[in-house]
Order: sequence, then structure tokens, then C-alpha cells
Amino acid sequence: MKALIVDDDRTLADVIAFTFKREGFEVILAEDGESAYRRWQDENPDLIILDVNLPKEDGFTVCRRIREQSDIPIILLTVRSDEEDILGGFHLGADDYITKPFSPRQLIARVKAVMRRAKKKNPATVREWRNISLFLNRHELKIGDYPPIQLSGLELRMMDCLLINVGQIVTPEIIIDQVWGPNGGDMDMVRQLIHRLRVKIDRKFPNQISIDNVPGLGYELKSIQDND
Amino acid sequence: MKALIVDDDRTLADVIAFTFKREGFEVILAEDGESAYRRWQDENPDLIILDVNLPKEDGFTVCRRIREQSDIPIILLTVRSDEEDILGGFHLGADDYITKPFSPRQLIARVKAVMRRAKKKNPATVREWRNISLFLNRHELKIGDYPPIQLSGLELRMMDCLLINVGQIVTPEIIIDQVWGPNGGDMDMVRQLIHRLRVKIDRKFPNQISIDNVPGLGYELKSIQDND
DNA sequence: TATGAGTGTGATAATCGTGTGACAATGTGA
DNA sequence: TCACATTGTCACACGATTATCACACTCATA
Repeated sequence: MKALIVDDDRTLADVIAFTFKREGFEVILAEDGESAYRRWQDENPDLIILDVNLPKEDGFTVCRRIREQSDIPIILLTVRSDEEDILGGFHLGADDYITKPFSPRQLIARVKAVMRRAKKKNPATVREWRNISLFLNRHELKIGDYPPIQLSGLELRMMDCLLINVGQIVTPEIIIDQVWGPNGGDMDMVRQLIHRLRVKIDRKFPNQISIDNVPGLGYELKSIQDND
Repeated sequence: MKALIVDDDRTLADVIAFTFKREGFEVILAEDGESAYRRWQDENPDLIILDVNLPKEDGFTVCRRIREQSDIPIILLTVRSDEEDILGGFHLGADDYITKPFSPRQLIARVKAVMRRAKKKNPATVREWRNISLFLNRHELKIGDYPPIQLSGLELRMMDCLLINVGQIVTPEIIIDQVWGPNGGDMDMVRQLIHRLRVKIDRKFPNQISIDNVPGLGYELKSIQDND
């Protein structure tokens, strides 16, 4: 793991570098906006700690320029807690900010949180089809402009399974495999789960979507407007 | 303007005192931790220059004790090698640090910067979201126009954690990591801490914010006005 | 009409996650 | 030392989730 630390206060930069090294990071340093940009291109780090007040080119500009080309996690350091600055920073794509002064614990905690979030960004966290959105990370199903409803773990996976295979008939075998795993689950449970889903969804979203049964084959998710 | 200078190196203290007097400060001197604390209480200075290595009670302890009762700007003097010390100092609430050796010009520059910041009502250590303000240095939580309430160390970090990740669900793992550190903490403690926070907050601020549980996932901080 | 496989639905039990209170251990200041 | 706040540990209740069972219904077919 490589971290690029950008701060013109040499002592503070050293301190941060020390903390990062202790956590097992490889550290690259830069002291102004321009060199920060160059170092980023050359070294391809996994994380950037970026002071806002920098010579030559300020942190916001650097943040924006880098963000235009990469999803790398960026944490801003700022002395001002003016909400505008912080919000501005977020708007420019920063993943988090820390106001000086801060403790090593804080810094590391933020870094970990940001890295964790970044890692989880890759696998899709929301599955969409027509006006249906399934938020996998918060177990929520949202249809149109209706309020989202909470799904349990199994319900979520069932819904996901139906959405992935939308437009085709999903056999009980596939459902069991995707919801319960290789050697768990049962036709009875599938029926129950389907039933609970139907109740939950129809109660909240009357006449929006339906889970149809095809006798002898399996189930299929449909949008009510469907005429096919 | 009164400055309290705490250093057991008499020569250095005199040099600093001279520099401050030239800038129009009234100067008070102390040579060890205990007398520093007493002088602070008696004289009520506007700024403290505090050496870390002191007889009787070290600078960190003095810093923490004073910080518990006041927002007065504190600048720490450390030797360059103690990188841990610097961050530790920040953690204890110091506003800035200077590494020895330093020039009078440096010192004055830092002092001015710190005073400027202090005038902006101590902006460095407040986390805000909507009508919620968390004062990290005094362990206070303030919501809307209600009076602030005191939080313990763990409560503060938990609240901080929830605020940092506001809008997302925070898993117990993240909470444990941020509140207790890498290898401490327990699901039971998380539940307890959440419970204590809820009791404390709901008793003082009925119907303002809530800490919601999402079964199987974690917790999420919400403002009551939320309708999402 | 009777039969039986496939399916929908409700009731119920087992399990798990969570909230809450009580209390012990620990730290801190008087 | 004591009193007090903070923190850790445990036990238990309660509700949500999940598994299991019973039974009714549909519909093709004999």
C-alpha cells in the first residue's frame, strides 16, 4: 500500500509519514500542488493525504484534477472548518476531510474507513431495473417514488436473484443455490420466502411489480406495466 | 495580551520572553508543570507556550489538565525527534507545536496563526451535521438550541464515528475499530455504548436525532426530520 | 368425479439479533 | 481512604427472522 502525503509543513508531513509507516504503508511525499500531481502520476499511490493550503496550486485544485482521472481515495487536511470549504471539498470528490489538529488515531481511523469504503465500491452496491432499485449494502428495495422498504438477508438475496435473471424464469434450484448456498434450502422455504416477499412488496407498493409463478418451472419477476 | 511561558531552560525562556515582549505581550514565566498550572489559574493568560519536558509534571499532562477547563491556545515545544509526542500533543488538545531549535521569527509566526485561528472561535475541533455539533475537545454534544451535554471518551468517539459516516450504515466492526482500536472491543460493549448514548441523548434532546438499527448490518445516525 | 402434483397461505416453533437492566471492575479526584 | 464517573461483563426479555408443518386451492388427467 502506497500513500502520497502532500503538505508544505515539513514537520507535520514527517509525523504523518511516521504514522503511516508504522501502519505498514509505503510513503511518498510532496510539498506543493504541482509536484503532488506529478508524484501521483509517477508513483500511482493507493491513497492521498492532501493539505488544502499549498504553494503553487491549492489542494482543492489538485483534488479536482486528480479526481477527473481517478477514483483514488483522497483525504483533505484543512485548518478551516468552514462548512463551505468542507462541502466544497466533498463536492470536488474528496472522500473525507480532517481538520487540524488531529490525532494519529483519528487519522488512521479515517484512512481505514475510506479504504474500506473504496474497496466496497467496486462490487455493485445497487442493482437497478426499470423503476426498481435494490440497495444491496443497506438491504433496501425502492420502487419508483415510494419510500424504500427494509429487506432481511434472505429476502434481499432472493430479490437480487430475481433481478439478475429478470426476463427469464428462475428455477427453484437456482434460487436455492443463490439464496441458501450449495447445500442448504428447501422447496418449502422457497415458497415461504416468495410468499413473504409478495406480501411485503404488495403491501408497500400495490400494483407495481409481481412475482409470477410458471407451473412446473419456477418464478419470474415482472413489472405490472409489462404486456409481454 | 498575556503569554504564559513554561520552560525549565531558563536561558531559552528568557529569549522567548524577550521576543514576546517586543511584540507587545505581557509575559509570565513558569519552570515546572505544577507552577505552570497554578500560574495559569492565577493569571488567566491569553496564550501558553509549553515545553514538553518539564520537572514535576510533564507538558502533556499540563496540556490535558488545562484543556479540560479552557480553550486557551496552547503551543507545545518539543525536540524534533519526538514525532509521537507531537501527535500525542495534538490529541491532548494542543493548538500547534514548534520543534526545537526554532527562530523567534518562526515562533511569532506560529503564535499569530494560532491566535488568528483561536479568534475564529476555535474552529479546529468541531464536527457538524445539520443542527448537530460535536465539540471534540470538550466532549460536548449540542443539538439545535438545546444546552450541550457532556459525553465520556467512548461516547464521544462513538458519536464521532456515527457522524463521520452519516448517511451510511455503520457496521459493528467499524465502530469497534474506531472507538476501541484494532484489537479491543466487543459486540456487547457496542450495544451497551449505543444504549447509553440513546438514553443520554433522548433524555436531553427528545425527538431530535435517533440512532437506528438495521438488523444484521449495523447502526445509522438519523435526524428525526428525515423522511427517507 | 376422484386423484395427485404443484402451489399459496397461515400457524407455530426454533433460532438469532438486539435492547435493557444490574452489577463488577477500573480509573480519577477529593 | 472514600465517593464518583466510566467502562466491562453478564443475564434475561423481546422481537425479528427463519424453518417446519398443516392444509386449502388449482388444474390436468384418469
